[in-house]
Formats: sequence, C-alpha cells, structure tokens
Amino acid sequence: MDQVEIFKALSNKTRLQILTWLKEPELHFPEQPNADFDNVGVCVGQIQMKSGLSQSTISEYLSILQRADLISSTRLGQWTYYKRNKEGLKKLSNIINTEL
Amino acid sequence: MDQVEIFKALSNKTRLQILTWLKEPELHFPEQPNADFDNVGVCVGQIQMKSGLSQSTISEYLSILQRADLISSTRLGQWTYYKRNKEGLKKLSNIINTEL
DNA sequence: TTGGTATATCGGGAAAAGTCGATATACATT
DNA sequence: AATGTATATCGACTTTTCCCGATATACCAA
Repeated sequence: MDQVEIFKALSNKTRLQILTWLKEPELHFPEQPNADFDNVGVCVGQIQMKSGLSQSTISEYLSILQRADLISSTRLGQWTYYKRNKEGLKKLSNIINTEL
Repeated sequence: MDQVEIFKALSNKTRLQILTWLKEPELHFPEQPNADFDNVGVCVGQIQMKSGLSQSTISEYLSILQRADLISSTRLGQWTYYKRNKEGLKKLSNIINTEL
C-alpha cells in the first residue's frame, strides 16, 4: 500500500471521525442485535446515520479506509460490518517513527 | 493544529519525500557552506533542486509542512533553512496511537 | 418470484489541491 | 542607489477530492 494513499485516507474530517468511533464502538453506537462490536465491528448504516452524510458517501469513505488497511470488513447477511485494523494502524505509526 | 491538516500535509508524494530527506540531510544533500544541517536544516534551494519541481511549488509545500508543525524554519541572510520538527512528529505518532 | 432492506457503484457539479510562470519582497554586495 | 540572488506570494489552469442522487447488486422474507 502506498504511503500517500494512507495519509489521503486520513485527510478528511469524517473519515478520521469514523476511525475514532470504531476505536470505541460501545461508546459511540447503540447495541447491535445481530453481531457484537469486537467480532465484526459496526455496520454501514449505523456509521452513516451517525455521520449525517449520505449513504453513498459513507460507503465510499469506508472503502477508502479499507484500501488503506485502516479498517476491515465482514459481510453478515445483508449487512457489512467494519472494524478497526490494528495492524494497519500499527504499521502507520511505525512509518512515522522510522521514516519521517 | 487541526489533525486533518497534518494528514493533508502528508498526502503528497513530494512533501513526504522532503520529510524523509530532512530526516537524514547529510545523506541527501551536499555539504552546505554557511550553515550546518543539525542547527538550521537545509535551504529551500537545495530542496527545490532535488525535488525537480518549481521554486514556487516547493516554497508553498514547505509552508504547508510548517503549518502542520512537521518542520520548522530559520532565516539566515537571504536563505531560509528548514528542518524536521521532532516534537510535531512525535505528537502525530501519539495521535495515531491513542486516538485512532 | 416479488418485494423489501442494506450496501456498492456510477455520473456529475462544486470545491480544493497541484503546479506553474510571473511578480513581489528581503537581504547582500558593490 | 543599483544590481543580483533567495524566497514568498499571486493568478491561472488542470487534476483530484468531496459529496450528492440515482441506480445496481446482494441478500432476505413472504
């Protein structure tokens, strides 16, 4: 993954916000009936509602974050759940500490 | 400083490159007559030449990096020297480790 | 199989970023 | 004061990003 793309993914208020929400889902989202936060994360609809932006925008934003390896997704039935990707974030912090 | 602005500053190949050059100036720039790398950094002209982009673009890029607290500048005579800002970078790595 | 819900993708208009050449400013030298 | 050099700022044009509504796709339920 290109480093620039990682930083681009983070260069947006909403996408940054989403990442902070996903760090502590239980703090930012209501309980989910079908799946738990730790296993699969939070579904697109929840994130979209909280963000106030359109469904298409949030879907796009989530895929940008995923391409940057900052989050990962699981499909369960008709829902797609996204959660933080610990490894990707660690890798990023490493880049900053060793290359910049 | 807004977090988004920090990531925007890093969302560009050339600016990222500049930051890596400034991490180890002696590796990437010829010796300077008037000033030493550790004290003041590298002057705009050196960075511009190495980048291959126009003078105005590099001047702009350096000020973007500076506004994001990623580098700092010193004026000496007609030259402006830029160097890495350790604190800003540490702060950034901290954001990633604690907030995202 | 029909209809409903969740998400993804597409096409587009507005705003921001990338990048340049020209010009302005600041400083140094004669 | 006049000229030369280094950097900053301005105006313009092109490319990219933001963000939407409309549509497509995937899955589920009746």
